[in-house]
Amino acid sequence: MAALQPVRGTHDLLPDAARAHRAVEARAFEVASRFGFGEIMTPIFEFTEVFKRTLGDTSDIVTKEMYTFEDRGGESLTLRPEGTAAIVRAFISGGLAQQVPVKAFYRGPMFRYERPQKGRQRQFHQVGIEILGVEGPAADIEVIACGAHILEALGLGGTVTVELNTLGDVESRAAYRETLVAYLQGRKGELSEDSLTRLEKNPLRILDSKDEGDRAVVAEAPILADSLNDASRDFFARVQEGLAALNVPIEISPRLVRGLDYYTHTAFEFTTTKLGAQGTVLAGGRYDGLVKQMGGPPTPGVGWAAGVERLAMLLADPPPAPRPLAVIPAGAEADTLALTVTDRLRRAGYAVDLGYSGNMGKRMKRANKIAARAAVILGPDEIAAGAATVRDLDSGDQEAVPFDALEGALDRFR
RNA sequence: GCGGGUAUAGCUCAGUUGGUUAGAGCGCUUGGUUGUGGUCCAAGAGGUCGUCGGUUCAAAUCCGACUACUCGCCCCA
Repeated sequence: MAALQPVRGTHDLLPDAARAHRAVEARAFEVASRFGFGEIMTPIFEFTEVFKRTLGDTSDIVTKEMYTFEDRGGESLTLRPEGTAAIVRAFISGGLAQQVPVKAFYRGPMFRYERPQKGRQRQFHQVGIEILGVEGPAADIEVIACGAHILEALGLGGTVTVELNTLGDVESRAAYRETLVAYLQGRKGELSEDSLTRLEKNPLRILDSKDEGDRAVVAEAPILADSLNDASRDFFARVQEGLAALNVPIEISPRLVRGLDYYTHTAFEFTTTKLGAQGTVLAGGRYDGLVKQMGGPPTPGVGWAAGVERLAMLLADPPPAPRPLAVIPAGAEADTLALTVTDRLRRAGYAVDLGYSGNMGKRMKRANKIAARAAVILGPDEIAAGAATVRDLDSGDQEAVPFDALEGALDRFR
């Protein structure tokens, strides 16, 4: 067991797991398509600068979690740690500013050098959506509603809570930050070590702290809502009204803040209690300054990303493998016939298994093991009669079906 | 990056105070059944006890380091 292991924090997806994984992606894309999102596929690596500029120099992702390397030309490249930066880069490189609003869906692997835990890997997969170029709250509403639909489609409707907050526009956020820092400076002595670092790097994060001492300090801290200007307050109210009209149940969570620097206004998180410390299953927000910050035309944006592995773990009933037909030759004379019958049925759209060896008993066992719906038995008797014996493997009933009528007669086993 | 726990067959797990050839269930292979699967019965294959080192007459068992997994922190999907 020791010798040949996958790289730490990476995992193989064997057929059952792969099917669950693909099911999550497929459901997500299907629902997003109904909302009008089109898929954008970007490379899994970018110039390191792309992530440094978008995520902010102080974020943990940039300072300690990126897989960064030099290629042979001496360029610094980085395996993408998240999806938004690449989508925004593609938006700028591809001149999509001419076509706003742009509604993008993406999926695929992301890479972060972290200590693995349940629901946290070094290579993991996300699906995500972004709307670029819409200033009003209609986009926030649509994006959150889409996330809720997807989780519903996955059968997770009842198990996930939607937490919502606003960070306000740039002005409000800056004002609050100042008020908060002033307050926290006064009670510095009571803060945890982690929070003292946060005070320098990302003071809003302290609101989110799990440390008991921090929580006591935070409980008496000034509230962000009080620092909102009228425009921000109005924006937030309209987001809430829209979601209420759509019956998306939300919890206002005044201490919800997002880690990455580029967020403004709406912030949200879909969480479950079933995954331990990694309960966030889908999260995002609005990032009005990002496109401009990356060198594109000023363009507002809003979106989210969801963790495919986390969602797959929650799937109540993982998708079953498809049930095939089993073609079973009895005796060597039937081999060629079995081959051609199998081929015909496959061309007609059936999933068909034709074993490679073994007598009839063994082949029946295999048919049973792969959960075949029916066995199509071909032997000397069948060849003589010009009709296959078709056995329903659930009921055990058998009937004779003329060779040339097989395609139509097997429809109920499809 | 920090702190705790765990590591025995493909999987889930037993294994006494250190003692001879390390077990069970499931799964797998074969046979009972050379034209009929599931159930049942029987037999069989499969283990350098995570790796390396130490203590001991003797280590799966005690000690150390490493590796992986896992829980929490940080951070985040």
